[in-house]
Amino acid sequence: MTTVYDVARVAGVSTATVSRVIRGSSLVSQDTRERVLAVIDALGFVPDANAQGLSNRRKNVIGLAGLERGGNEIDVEHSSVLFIDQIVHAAEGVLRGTGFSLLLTFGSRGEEFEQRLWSLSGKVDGLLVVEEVMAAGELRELASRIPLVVIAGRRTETALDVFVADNLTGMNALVAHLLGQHRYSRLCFVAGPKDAPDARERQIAFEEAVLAGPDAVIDQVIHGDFSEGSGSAAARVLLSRTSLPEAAVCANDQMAIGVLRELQRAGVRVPQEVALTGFDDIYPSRLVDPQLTTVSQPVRELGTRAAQRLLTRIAEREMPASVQLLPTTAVIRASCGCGHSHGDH
Amino acid sequence: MTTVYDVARVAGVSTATVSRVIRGSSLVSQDTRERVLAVIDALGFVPDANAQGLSNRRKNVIGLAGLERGGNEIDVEHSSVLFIDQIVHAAEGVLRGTGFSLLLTFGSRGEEFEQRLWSLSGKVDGLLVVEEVMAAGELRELASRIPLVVIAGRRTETALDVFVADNLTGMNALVAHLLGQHRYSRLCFVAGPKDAPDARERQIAFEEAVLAGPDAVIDQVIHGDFSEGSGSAAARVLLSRTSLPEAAVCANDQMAIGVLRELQRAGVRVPQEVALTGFDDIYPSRLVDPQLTTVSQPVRELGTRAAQRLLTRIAEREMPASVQLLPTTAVIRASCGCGHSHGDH
DNA sequence: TTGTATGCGTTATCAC
DNA sequence: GTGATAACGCATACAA
Repeated sequence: MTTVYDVARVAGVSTATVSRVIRGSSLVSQDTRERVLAVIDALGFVPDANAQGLSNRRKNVIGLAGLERGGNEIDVEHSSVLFIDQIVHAAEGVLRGTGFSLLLTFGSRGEEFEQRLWSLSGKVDGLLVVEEVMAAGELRELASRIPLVVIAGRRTETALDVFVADNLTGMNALVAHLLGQHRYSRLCFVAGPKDAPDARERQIAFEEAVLAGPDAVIDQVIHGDFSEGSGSAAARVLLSRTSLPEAAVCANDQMAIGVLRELQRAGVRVPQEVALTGFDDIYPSRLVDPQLTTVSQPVRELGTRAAQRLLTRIAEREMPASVQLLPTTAVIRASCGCGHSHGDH
Repeated sequence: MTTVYDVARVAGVSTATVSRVIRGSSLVSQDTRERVLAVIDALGFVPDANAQGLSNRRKNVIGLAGLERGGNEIDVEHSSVLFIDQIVHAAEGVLRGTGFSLLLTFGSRGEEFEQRLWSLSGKVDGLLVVEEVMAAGELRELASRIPLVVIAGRRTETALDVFVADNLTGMNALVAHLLGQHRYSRLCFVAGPKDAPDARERQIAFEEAVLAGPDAVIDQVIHGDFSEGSGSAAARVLLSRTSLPEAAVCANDQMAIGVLRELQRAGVRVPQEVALTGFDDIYPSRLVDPQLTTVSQPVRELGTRAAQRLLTRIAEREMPASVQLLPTTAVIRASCGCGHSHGDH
């Protein structure tokens, strides 16, 4: 591997000059610059980032750690991939042009993953953490060592920078629509995993919104794990009852799609017999028939804002931490009973 | 930031011993090990990866570079995201546990991106390149500097390791099905961007398969850019003709979905009036109504195999390069005219 | 404008 | 078993 020493020797200058040329310093005469540049090109020299980083005390890398739910490939493809992938693209977009690169790690909660994140902190200047990858205490400890910003974490966090979608606004609007517009009064809720903060918040928001309504009642709460399969399972629970609820509100789109498919398999028409809603507004929610009424989360915005925040925190470590709530919005389509999709021949 | 020196001083040993403990060397007595470990824990010491890498001449990072098509957010979300994201997850899965991390960069072909990749080569031990991010010649030059494996690149490449899906097998099976099973004879093709090798191969495979059929003819070829929007545009071209083709074969699922939605918007029934097929078997292809008949590409397999290959090439630089074709397979669902989807009440 | 010398935090090669 | 000490490749303070 060729180094600055090689370049310096061949170009007949010192390593300091080579370094200056690399960094684009203006304290180099025009023709030595050109000479050095020519040698760099001829030798195919690329500066070693480790050595640069060691000298600069800066790695120009930020890490992104996220959850990878489910063990097998199918699950991975269908569950939380979309959310984290959008975050990845958003973060990469912010970093691009700043000279920083994005280092990825996925895993599932546990000792091993925690270890991995901890040692990852030696490879990066800052960490973007997506969802609750570890206990709040551990996370704060990690954050005391390295700049860290959390995406979709606990909104109750006080010591860390957190960017969260505000489940409340969208869920309120959605329930208001179901109760006000459609006059549904017996609603059921398909909840997410109990250890996911979003799942909890959506459930609470749902329950409060329904209770605040005139005379609506919560028919049943079924717990899933955010996967399409668990949505299907929830639907089977519904189908085994003597009567269906008027509407099934799901804590995310994947489960809603699972519910939809299972109901349709059983010959139950949506939304005629059961209205259905999701949460997240993932791409497929527009493709199912009927199109899914859901709540849109500002996912890319979360990623973008979090990445920007991390960069400024790296530059200015002592900034006070804060929690940023970005509003979600109801997206009314057909599955709640509004209009008709093209599929209703 | 605490260093080995700090740990050594506090623990009353030399930095060499600290290093041995970190690396888990067996040449350390039990109780010094424990003492050092305790200090490491107390001080929250994490070894600096740059310094390690500099000393080891190894970065334990591999880079992944891919194309980010389209400028705006919508496009990014809907076009090629799925493919590259699956590759990312697959590669990360292979790397996990090997001690390597994944460094991501996206961009679109051009001088700037090429520059970025070149300097990226100073940060990693090897490079995973997804699709044709730059001219073949440039890529080979880069590969001469650093271990490099291409995913979904030119199958005609001879100097580089390439992993490609074999578009031929799946397209042949698909066309054979359309001609043999359904007896369609007037087919149209919605092609992808001309600069994408996959797009070219699929088109050629299609044309050859049709010409090889008994008396089928290619009605029209319309060029899109792999986006859903370009599929809609293609459908409008079709709708403006005096008569529709019997079947529209699309070079990918996104475009097929665009075609489908536009046809249905115009009141044309699929597959009754026009049969439709896609390519890739992305998740949404199962959600549209009718479900899309398509060709499945072994995406994760590509990512996994490529990552493994890169690791072995890093260990053994002089291995001869080779092109690996992984077969694609036809996935027969409803949009070609087979059976009926649940939506056909 | 250019060169010299030193530090950056680890690992590894020696001695002890 | 353990400890000095020399790399590793680059950047920069200081000299010239």
